[in-house]
Amino acid sequence: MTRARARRGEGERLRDDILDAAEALLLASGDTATLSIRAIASAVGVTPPSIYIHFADRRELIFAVCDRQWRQLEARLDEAAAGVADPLGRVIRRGRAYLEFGLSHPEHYRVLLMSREAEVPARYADQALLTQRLAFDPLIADLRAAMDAGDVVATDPFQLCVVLFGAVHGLTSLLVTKSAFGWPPVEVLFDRLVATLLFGVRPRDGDR
Amino acid sequence: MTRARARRGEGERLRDDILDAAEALLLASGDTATLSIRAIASAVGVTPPSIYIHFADRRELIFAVCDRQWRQLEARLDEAAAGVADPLGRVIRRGRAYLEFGLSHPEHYRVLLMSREAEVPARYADQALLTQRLAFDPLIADLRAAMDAGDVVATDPFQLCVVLFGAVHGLTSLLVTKSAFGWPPVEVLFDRLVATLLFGVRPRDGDR
DNA sequence: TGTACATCAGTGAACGCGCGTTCACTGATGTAC
DNA sequence: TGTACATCAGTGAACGCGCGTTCACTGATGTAC
Repeated sequence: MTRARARRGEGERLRDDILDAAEALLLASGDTATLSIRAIASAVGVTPPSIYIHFADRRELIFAVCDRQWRQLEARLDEAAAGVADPLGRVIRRGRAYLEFGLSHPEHYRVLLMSREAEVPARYADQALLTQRLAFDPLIADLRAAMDAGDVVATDPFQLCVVLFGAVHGLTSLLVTKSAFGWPPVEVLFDRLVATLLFGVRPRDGDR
Repeated sequence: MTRARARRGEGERLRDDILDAAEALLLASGDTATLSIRAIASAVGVTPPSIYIHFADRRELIFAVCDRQWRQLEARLDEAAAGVADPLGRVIRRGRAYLEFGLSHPEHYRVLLMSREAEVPARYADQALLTQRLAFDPLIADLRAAMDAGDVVATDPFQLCVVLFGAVHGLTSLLVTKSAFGWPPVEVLFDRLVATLLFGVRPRDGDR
């Protein structure tokens, strides 16, 4: 595949084409390892050295691909929460959106949340950025609001946020990495997870 | 490093030496990618082709390394549960042991629970084996017992098992993959997770 | 007790591969005069 | 309106690398007679 050379001043177009091709390859193969400079260049219809015009090295390229996905995830989470008045309801909506994103983008999920830190370029490992990407802040704000309203037991909202996020993440990553295992249906699992987190496994007064 | 050639009939010794060396490399580097046939052979003090006397190929070797770890994890979980009479108490003990194993063997954890299925040789992807390794069966038995005793709300024990396991796994894998993030202390997180799973985030009668 | 021989535990050299990256270059395109 | 020239968007060829794996082999060791 060859590609018409960009007009003068339009060199940046190649950058986007590279990202598109890399993303397509990632989704098709389901493996970051297949994202070689050569494979991407060939998919774009360009020679390998041209990649270096736009990206410092391979890692930067891969994470640029992922950055797009992070943004998409953020958007999904916000969409899911939009229009829901109840803070706790928003938290649950976000949880479900998160799970759905993981299941429909397993490879991106893997790169974003399961890749070793050494492979992550410094600027993507930034604490503030990760907080933003994981969407902790709106979660914490909602939890705090729910606590104020008496809908949620008062505790440290950040700690609770991590615990809740972790629970959803755990379910998501189990389903993603061991997808061939005979899990119960996703909706059933999610509903049970929500029920467990809301009410606990210990019987409540009047349960019996 | 060279190694004395094994006596006749003692060829199997090399197999263990290879596994030991591979495990050491894995723990040192923290990266399965560094586990090359050549690196392992050189660590053992032997030439690359000798590896093939004992392992069909690289993948088999890597998973043989991990199989050892699975067994170790199983043993840890059983140890943790041993001597605890209360079924629900055993479940919690297992959860904690699981978290501790993940934190102290992050690379093994990664290979065992976060590696893509395509990389897993068929006989390690076996459903029954995974069930056994994840120690679902004793967990389910304990949950059932706790339900019978009225300590846990009656539901499908397998589904609950997956949800609880997923929650612990999620926390573990977050701490493992994003270890540089400023998480609250592990013990605090684990205790809060247990409290949340036991009692839920919604206030109980008398909470206020 | 001696010796021929099968077997065992490896070795040495080479195969072909795809990779990331660099370097000097080319040819089209827009711009200044 | 014409032309010299700088710039831009790439190219082509090569670098050195480490890898998994195969193949024909070697030399020590135990065993049968």
